[in-house]
Amino acid sequence: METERFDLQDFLPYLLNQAAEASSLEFQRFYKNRYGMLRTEWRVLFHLGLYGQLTASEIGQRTRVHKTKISRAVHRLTERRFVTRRRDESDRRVEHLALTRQGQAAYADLRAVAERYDAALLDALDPAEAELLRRVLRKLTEARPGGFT
Amino acid sequence: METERFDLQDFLPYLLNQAAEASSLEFQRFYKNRYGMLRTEWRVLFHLGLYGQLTASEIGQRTRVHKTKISRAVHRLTERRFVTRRRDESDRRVEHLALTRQGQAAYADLRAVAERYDAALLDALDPAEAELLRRVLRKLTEARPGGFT
DNA sequence: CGGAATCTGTTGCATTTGTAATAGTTGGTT
DNA sequence: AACCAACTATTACAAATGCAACAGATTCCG
Repeated sequence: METERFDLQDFLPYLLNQAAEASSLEFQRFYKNRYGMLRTEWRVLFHLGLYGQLTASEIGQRTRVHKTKISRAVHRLTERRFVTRRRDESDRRVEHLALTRQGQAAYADLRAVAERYDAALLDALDPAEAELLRRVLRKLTEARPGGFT
Repeated sequence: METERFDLQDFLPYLLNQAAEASSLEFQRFYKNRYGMLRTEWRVLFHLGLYGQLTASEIGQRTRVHKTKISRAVHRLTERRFVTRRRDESDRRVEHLALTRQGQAAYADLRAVAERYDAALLDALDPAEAELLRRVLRKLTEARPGGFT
C-alpha cells in the first residue's frame, strides 16, 4: 500500500499530540477527581497561583486559549469559590481575578502533585535530553511556519 | 505570590500540549477546509492510507483513540465515500476498512501537505535536535509513570 | 449442548467546545 | 458633544466528545 517513506510516527504534530495526551492523562485524574476541574480550569488556577492577580484576557494571551473557554472556566471557578473577581474601577470592562484561600489551597496541593509528576516523567529521560526537550518545545510553540504550500 | 521555583513553562505536560496545539493548528486548516474532516477522521484516513486495510479496533489501538470516536469518524468517512466497510466472513463482528479511490486521492493530497508542513516545522530545528525530539516523544508516549503519589 | 464471559462496534444522553452574535465600556476623531 | 471603532467579557446555538448502556457475534468451559 505504501511506496514512499512518509511515516505517521515521524510526523511532528502527530507525535506531539500523542505524547501530550499520554502525559496529560494521568495528571488530569488528579484535578478531576479531587476538585472536579477541567483542563482549562486547572490552567487558570495555576496561572493565578503563579502570577497572582490577572485578568481573563491576560490569561487568554498567556495560555493561547480562546476567551470563551476562559470565561466559562472562570465562571465555574468562582462558582466553586476558588476564584474572586474584582471590577477595575478605572476601566470597568476589566475584572481582576485572584485565588481565594480555598483556591490557594487547591493550587498548592495540585502544584505539589505536578512537581512529583513532572519528576516522574523526567525519570525516563536523562537531564540533557530533558533540557533540550524543553527548549525545543518552546521553540515549536513560538514557531509559525509559513510558506510551505 | 510565588516563593519557590516551580514554573508552568517547565511543566512537561503543559509544554507538550502547547507545542502540540500550536503545531496542529495550521495543518488542521487543510483537512478541515479542503475535506471537512475532523482530527480523528484525518487520523483514520492516514492510518488506512499508510497501512492499508484495518479494522476499527486496530485503528483504535494504534492511535489510542476511544472506540466511539473511531466509530463516528468511520461513519462520517463512509458517508462521504472516503472509506468502504467489508464485513469479515469468518468473524462477523469485525469490519475491514479501506480507502475508496476518492479516499486515496484525499490521502495523497493531505500527505503531501503533511510532508511539506513537517519539513517547515523542522526548519526551526537542526537535524540532531529533530532526531532526539522524535525519540524522546516516543519514549514519553510509551512511558506510564507510576508511584509518584 | 447451554450459559456466561468476552469481544467488536454502535447509540443515547449529558457535558464540553467552537463560532458568531451580543452587551457594555472606553478612547479617538471630528 | 456625538459618533464610531476597538476592546473585555458573556451568551446562544450548533457541533463534538465522554461515558455508560447496548446489540450482536464469538469463545470458553462446565
